[in-house]
Amino acid sequence: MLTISILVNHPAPSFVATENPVKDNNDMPGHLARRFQQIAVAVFLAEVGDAGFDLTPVQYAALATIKANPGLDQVTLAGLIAYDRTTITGVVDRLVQKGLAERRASSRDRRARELEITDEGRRTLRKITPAVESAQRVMLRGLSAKEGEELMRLLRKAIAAGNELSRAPLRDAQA
Amino acid sequence: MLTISILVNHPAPSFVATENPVKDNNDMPGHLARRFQQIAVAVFLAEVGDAGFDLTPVQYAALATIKANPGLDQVTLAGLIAYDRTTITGVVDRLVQKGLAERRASSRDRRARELEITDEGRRTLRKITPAVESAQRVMLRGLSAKEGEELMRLLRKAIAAGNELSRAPLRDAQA
DNA sequence: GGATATTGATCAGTATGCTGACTATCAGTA
DNA sequence: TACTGATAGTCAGCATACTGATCAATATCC
Repeated sequence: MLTISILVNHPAPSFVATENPVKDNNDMPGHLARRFQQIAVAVFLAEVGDAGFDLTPVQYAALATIKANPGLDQVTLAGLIAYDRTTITGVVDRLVQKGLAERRASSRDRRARELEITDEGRRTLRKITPAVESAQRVMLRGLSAKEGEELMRLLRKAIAAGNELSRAPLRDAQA
Repeated sequence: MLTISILVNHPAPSFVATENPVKDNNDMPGHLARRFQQIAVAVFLAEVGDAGFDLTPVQYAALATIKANPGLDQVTLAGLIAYDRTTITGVVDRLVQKGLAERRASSRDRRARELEITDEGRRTLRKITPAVESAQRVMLRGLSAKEGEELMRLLRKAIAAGNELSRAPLRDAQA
């Protein structure tokens, strides 16, 4: 009786399981990694967008790394931020297209391209920094300062141990 | 003198910055999130692939959730695992194409599709579970059991606080 | 009961990420 | 020096993710 009346008023949560036959998502580090990343990207884009800029987290990291290492080639850039080398092509394409970076043929190695930040890129980086830093705070807003530090420490440790497990491990600039 | 000889013997790390003008990547939770996610996906695919299956983390989570909630619609599925509703279309497409799930028109709401796992899907889930669990261990292999627990706790806490900040927040099955 | 708002699903377009292949070039060696 | 292997960059193809739009169907409100 009661059940029937509930079904009429709140049409059928009948498919909702009360128990999970598999481990709960919240106990799976892989799922938590995906969720946190998803939120981190959304927060970054929102903060940076609010500041009036159109730059993705990936493009930001690439641009900042080009600025810090003028003249580096694309493989080195990829290694410094752990991007796949096939991904970096498109990212640099877009930075160049936006006028934030330049891609020149290398004089030392005709296979390689030397990357350089433009004045416009430098200006953008400078003006965007507060939004980027704000984003980092927002994505940790549920944690105390101490917890945020601990989260970063554990992530760093797990990442270091797993560095070689992805196709695009972090690499030093120097071989 | 020493500097010069080093430069001669190890040709030109000239573009490598000694100091970073921006915050180091390793202090950016967004960067760490991306790296950890990258490793987590690679580990999942490797473990599951070694076990002889061709299923992505996303497809696995969707399939497990369909099994746990037979007959659910795509929006509910998306909410339960925090996927964007435009993403779920393609994911379900591939599960259906692989014969692991079925998509039927709903009788209660002609806009909606009811999702069901197939016997093949059930078999796959059962056989794949050890590899999935192994993957979760591997991606935390740099951490002690206690540290792994703490990492998950902090991720859960940060995610809960940021849930509404992404386009695809986690939702209960029941509105 | 009819206008209005909302919702489920899909689509086009863009941006990561990856696999695997390919070209051009470079480096080391027999 | 010719051969071999490695390397820098790119491409095609596939799978997430997202923005913003559209269509059909349902809910809601007056």
